[in-house]
Amino acid sequence: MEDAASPVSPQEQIASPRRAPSQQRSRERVERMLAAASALIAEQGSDAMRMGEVAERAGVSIGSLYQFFPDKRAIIWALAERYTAESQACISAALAGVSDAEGLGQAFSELIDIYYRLFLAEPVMRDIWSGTQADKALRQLELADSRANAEFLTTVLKRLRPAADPVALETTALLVWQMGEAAMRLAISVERQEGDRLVAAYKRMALRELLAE
Amino acid sequence: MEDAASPVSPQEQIASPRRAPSQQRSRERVERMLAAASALIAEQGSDAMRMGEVAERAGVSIGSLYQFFPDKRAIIWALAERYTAESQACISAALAGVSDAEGLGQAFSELIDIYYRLFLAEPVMRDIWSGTQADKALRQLELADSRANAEFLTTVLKRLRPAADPVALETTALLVWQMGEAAMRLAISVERQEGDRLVAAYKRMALRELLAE
DNA sequence: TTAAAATATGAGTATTCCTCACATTTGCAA
DNA sequence: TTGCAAATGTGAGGAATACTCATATTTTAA
Repeated sequence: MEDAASPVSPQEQIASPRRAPSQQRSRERVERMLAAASALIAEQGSDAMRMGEVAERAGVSIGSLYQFFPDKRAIIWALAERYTAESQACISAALAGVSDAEGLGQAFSELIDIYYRLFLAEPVMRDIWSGTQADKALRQLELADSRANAEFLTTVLKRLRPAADPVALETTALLVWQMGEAAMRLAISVERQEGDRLVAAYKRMALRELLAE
Repeated sequence: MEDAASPVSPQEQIASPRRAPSQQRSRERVERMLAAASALIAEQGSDAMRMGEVAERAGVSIGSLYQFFPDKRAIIWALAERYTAESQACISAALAGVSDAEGLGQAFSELIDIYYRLFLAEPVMRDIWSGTQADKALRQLELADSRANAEFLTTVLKRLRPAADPVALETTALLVWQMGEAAMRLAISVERQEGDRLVAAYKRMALRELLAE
């Protein structure tokens, strides 16, 4: 029986630390918790990650874990947030200096290569983004991340094609970015050789779309 | 239907009925279980679907549920399998008669429209494919489905562009299809208007790729 | 020095998936 | 029809695991 007048906000709340660590000691422990979670996800996947195991490996009690993370998703979310912050900085830097079509082609191609290697090499990121869809907060984070990344692209596109419809450029950028992530998810789930072909084909398609018209 | 005929991988965890219903009575009950599961997924999502609730709504005991489905994923898998079978038949029919570029453009465009409407209208399918990534068996089913659908496209492409590299055509078809699903997932998670723009942009991109060269 | 705030603990609670020993129904051969 | 094995039905209970909370310890700051 659900309470119609529950105090919970209408939206799905974003998981945030139940209590921000303010002392040096607790900050270090939170780092250990995140490191332990990351390692366990790399080994077994986030679904198989057990809270008790995270606590044990971090050398803290289960209660301490819940002191700083309201629930299991919050730990995963915290890791995801770090990755998005890192990658956004990387993408922003790669696209910042682009001033012509050739430059965009070059920068975009390198960016995809970097991302692909990251997907192949980083099991934690792979797992988190794979499971993304099942979790509303993560889905929102991913969408926000996609929008942010697409915006870097949009900025470049508007510079290169000032006559084009801005809304159309935004749509294109978001779509191209989202498709890139889909292409890479597909690529890492098949044989390496086929994956490479898929990423190459995606690059060609995306560049044709970004540079054409 | 769930016999060795399906492209079952040599791996573990393909969920198959623990016991195939052989009597009319049990077949009807299994239908009720699937209907109940479908309704609950539509209402709350597959994650929130409780096995006890499925049994209750189907008017059977929890034991009966497990008589025919080895675990929770198996029910979701069974529903997913039905949807893929349906949609594959639909796609196959839509692309079967295509014999020229214009026909492909027409058929593909209509296909995307149908799929988009389906994604918008069918919460069960949406939920299942959203959560797909977290479940290996489902992920494999989705990949197999994508490959099957892409094969219909490949067949057409090979007919239209006999001089092209067959492997490249296969790659293109798989990529285009996978991107389409990504585009639609994105489209249904944003405002309707933006979603429509995204689907339209995808169509344009995909057709450019399919017909060009 | 000391009291309040922050942090740490882990046994216990709640929830949910799933099992299993036993009851009932159905198909079918005698 | 009758008998019986196979198929099907049942739900209390086992097992796993996310999460809580009363209590203990450490740190901060006056």
